[in-house]
Amino acid sequence: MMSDSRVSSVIQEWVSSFPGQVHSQTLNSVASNSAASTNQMTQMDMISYGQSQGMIRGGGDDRGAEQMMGLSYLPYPPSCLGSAASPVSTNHHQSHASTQQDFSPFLLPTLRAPVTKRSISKDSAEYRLRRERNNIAVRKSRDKARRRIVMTQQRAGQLQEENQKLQMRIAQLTQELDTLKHILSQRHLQAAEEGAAGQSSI
Amino acid sequence: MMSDSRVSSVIQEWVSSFPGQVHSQTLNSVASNSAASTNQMTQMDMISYGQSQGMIRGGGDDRGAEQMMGLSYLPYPPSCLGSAASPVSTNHHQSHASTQQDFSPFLLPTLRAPVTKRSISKDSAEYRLRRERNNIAVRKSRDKARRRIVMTQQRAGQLQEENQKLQMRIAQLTQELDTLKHILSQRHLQAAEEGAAGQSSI
DNA sequence: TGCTATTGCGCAATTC
DNA sequence: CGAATTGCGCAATAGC
Repeated sequence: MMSDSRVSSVIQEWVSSFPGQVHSQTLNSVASNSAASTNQMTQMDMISYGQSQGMIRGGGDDRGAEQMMGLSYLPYPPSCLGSAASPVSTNHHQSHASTQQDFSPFLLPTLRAPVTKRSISKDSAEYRLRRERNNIAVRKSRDKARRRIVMTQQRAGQLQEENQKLQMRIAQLTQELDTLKHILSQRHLQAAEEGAAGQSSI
Repeated sequence: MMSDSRVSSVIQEWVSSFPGQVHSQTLNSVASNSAASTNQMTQMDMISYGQSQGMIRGGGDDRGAEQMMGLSYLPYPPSCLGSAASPVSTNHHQSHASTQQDFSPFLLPTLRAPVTKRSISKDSAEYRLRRERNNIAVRKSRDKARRRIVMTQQRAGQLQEENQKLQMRIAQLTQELDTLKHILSQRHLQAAEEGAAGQSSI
């Protein structure tokens, strides 16, 4: 009884901490990657690639390319699986590639067209404002995720604990039941004997 | 019985997927942040700040400073809490920072001393090799973490399911027990009556 | 339409 | 030394 209320409060929190959940994780990686292959190029064209300092950061820009390939999130894309096949998803890091670069035909359409589409200029105060806001949101979101994980673990732990108690209770009840059944069967025998005795005495 | 074996197999996996676990998450953020404040400076000195293309990426380098402050992982460090205090964690991106920046006294000691401690040259093939390896490790690790989370959720779900079954079993046993008790009490009464009848008839 | 929330990713620091 | 973890910022995008 006590433990019930204790557990339920935590579970309450736990339950409330899963809003949409399912759709993003799994579906995203697939859906958005197939969808991205159509849109991304335009996105790519209109962002960066012709920035003030040109090719700032090795991380961001090329990752766009990776992601576009739709294979980037495989656990061990390139060097881990030996050196066989899969020319895909290995073409990140133009920074390093500045020396030897493979302009895969997939990337070409995005690499040209340095259209002055007014990229959001990474020096722009507005850009920094957005970034900072997003960084805050990211921290918040991750914090939330961490708390969620902890709560799930707690929930699991408590459920396990509760489970053991329930199992013990079941064992107890079963035992009790056996005892009563035994007693009852004794009564039955007793009654039968008495009945028999009574009949024979008549 | 069936469900037991089914559950336990999953739980097996689940259990085995938590190696050290606790120490890293919570303790790290504290321990390493306090520890970092001593070491980080040297680290900072020996990395970047004067790279070939000067300040490539806004992300990596300055973040060192943030982290050093030991406050970066607070959910809402700067702008979120109004505009009061906490000059921390907003001072990344020297590029933009060139305009308005508060060089908090905490940061000064790290900002100076641009000693030429032989940074590992981001163009170095060895650097790229290291990075690529680490990136692979990171993907692997995160994949693992994701799987771990899923398993914890499954474990919790199955435990809950099992819990309900156990509770129902308990209800059933209790019911059964009550029935037997009732029967027994009836027998008792019956026996008592019979006994009384017997005595009175003598 | 614009902003926040999520998510995958790479980087660097640290741990193991 | 090298792999594993972890916090963080970036960019894409889902969601409202």
